[in-house]
Amino acid sequence: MAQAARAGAQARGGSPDDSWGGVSPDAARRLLVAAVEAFAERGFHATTTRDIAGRAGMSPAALYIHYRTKEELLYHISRVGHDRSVRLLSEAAEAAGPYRERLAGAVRTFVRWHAEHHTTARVVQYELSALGEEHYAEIVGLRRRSEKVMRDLVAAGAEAGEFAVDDPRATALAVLSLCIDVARWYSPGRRTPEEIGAFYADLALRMVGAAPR
Amino acid sequence: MAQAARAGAQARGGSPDDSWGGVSPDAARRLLVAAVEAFAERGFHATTTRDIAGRAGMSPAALYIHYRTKEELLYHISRVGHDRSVRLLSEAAEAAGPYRERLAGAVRTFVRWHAEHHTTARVVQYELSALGEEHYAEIVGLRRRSEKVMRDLVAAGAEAGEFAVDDPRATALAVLSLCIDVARWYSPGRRTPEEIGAFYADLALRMVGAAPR
DNA sequence: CCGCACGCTGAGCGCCTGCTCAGCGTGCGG
DNA sequence: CCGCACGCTGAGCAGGCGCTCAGCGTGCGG
Repeated sequence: MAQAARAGAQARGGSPDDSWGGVSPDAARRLLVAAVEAFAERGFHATTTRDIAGRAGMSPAALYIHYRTKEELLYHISRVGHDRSVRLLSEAAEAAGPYRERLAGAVRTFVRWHAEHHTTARVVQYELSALGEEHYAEIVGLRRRSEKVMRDLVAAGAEAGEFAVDDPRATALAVLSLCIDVARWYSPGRRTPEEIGAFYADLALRMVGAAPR
Repeated sequence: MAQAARAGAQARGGSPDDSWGGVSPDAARRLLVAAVEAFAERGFHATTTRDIAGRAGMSPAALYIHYRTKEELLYHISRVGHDRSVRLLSEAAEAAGPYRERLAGAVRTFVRWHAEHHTTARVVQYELSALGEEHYAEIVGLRRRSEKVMRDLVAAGAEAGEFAVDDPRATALAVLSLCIDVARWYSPGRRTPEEIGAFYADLALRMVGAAPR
C-alpha cells in the first residue's frame, strides 16, 4: 500500500508535536507521541500495536504496562486534544470586547491550533468513531460544548446587531466546520498557522456579515 | 465497540443511495452498495470482507468473483464518486451568467450532492488514504481538478470585479473545504440537502465579498 | 553487599483477517 | 433431454492481529 511513503515523508517533515510534554513517565509519553503520529498517518484501525511500540523504541509488550488497550491510547489522545481545543475556543470567545473581535480571536486561535498540531487534530477530529461506546459518548459531549460556545457567540453577536445572519445555529456550525477541516488538508510549508488563522478569522467575519469594508 | 449501534441506526435511517443503479450484474452492484455503507460507517480498515458479503446477502467468497481485492472495491467507489462530483462542480462553474451566480450554483450543487449521497461522499472524502499507491495517485489527480475549477472560478470573479478577495487560491480552498466537510457532519432530518445547499451558496458569496446586501 | 520492586523483553496464544479452491446447482444452447 | 458454462458456496489456509506472561536486568533502601 501507499501509506508508508506518503505518510513517512509527512511525519519526518512535520513537527513532533510538543503538546505532550507534561505526560510522564518518559516511556508513556514516547508511546503517546508515537501513537499520535501513527494514527494520524494510517488511521487507528490500520495502525498496529507493534508499529506504535516500534516508533517509541520499545517492544510490543511495553505498551501494555502503560495503557490497558490500544483503544485507551486513542481515548487519551482524544480526551487531551478535545480538552485543549475546547478550552482555547472558550477562552477566546469569552474575552472582553465587541463580538466581532471575539469571533475573530476565537477562529484565529482555533484554526492556529488545528494547523500547528495538525497530527493531533487529525486524530482528534477524524478517528473518533474508533472509540468504545462510553469513551465515544464522553468525547461527543466535549464536542457539543465547543459547538455551543460558537453558537452562543454568533447568536449574541446577531442579537447585539453586530452580525447579520439568518440562521445563527447553522452559521456557527459552518464556521466550526471550516476551522476543523483545516486539520484534514494542512501540511507545513506555503503558509504558517498564524497566517491561516488570520485569514480564516477574516472569512468568519464575512460569513456573519461583519466584515470590515 | 460502539460502531454497531451508532452506525446501524444511521444506515437504516439513511437512504440506500441510488447512484449505483447502472452497475451490473446485480450481484456486483449489491456488493458495491454494501461496501459503501460499511466503509462509511466503520471505515475501510475496520470493515471485513465477510461484513460486506453478508450485507449483500452472499458468502465471503462471492466478493472475489466480481472484484479482485477489497481495495479494488474502494477504488471503484472513489473513482465513480469523484468523477460524479467533479463533473457536477465543473458543469455548474462553467454555466453562463455572472460569476456570482455561477459560484452560488456550483456550491449549491456540490453541497447538495455531498448531503444527498453523504454515505458515498464520506467514503470518497475520508477513506482516500486506504487506497493503493497507483489508485491513490489517480484519485488525487481528480481531486486537484475540482480544486482548479473552484480556484479559476474565484479568480475570474475577482478579476471581473464581482468578488472582493485578497487571496483567491486560499479562498477557493476554504469554500471547497466548507462544502466537503458537509459529508462529515450531515445526517438526514432537520434540514434537507436542498436547503443546506442554498444556505451554503449564500455563505460562499459572503466569503468572496459578493453577498447581496 | 544483599534482595526486592519495577520496567521491560522474547516468546507465543488464540483469534480473525484477506483471500483461495474444489465442487455444487441451475439454466440455457443444441 | 443432455451437457456445458458460469455464479456461487463451504471449508479452510497462511499470516498478522491484540494482548499475555514468565523471567531478566537494573537501581535503590536497608
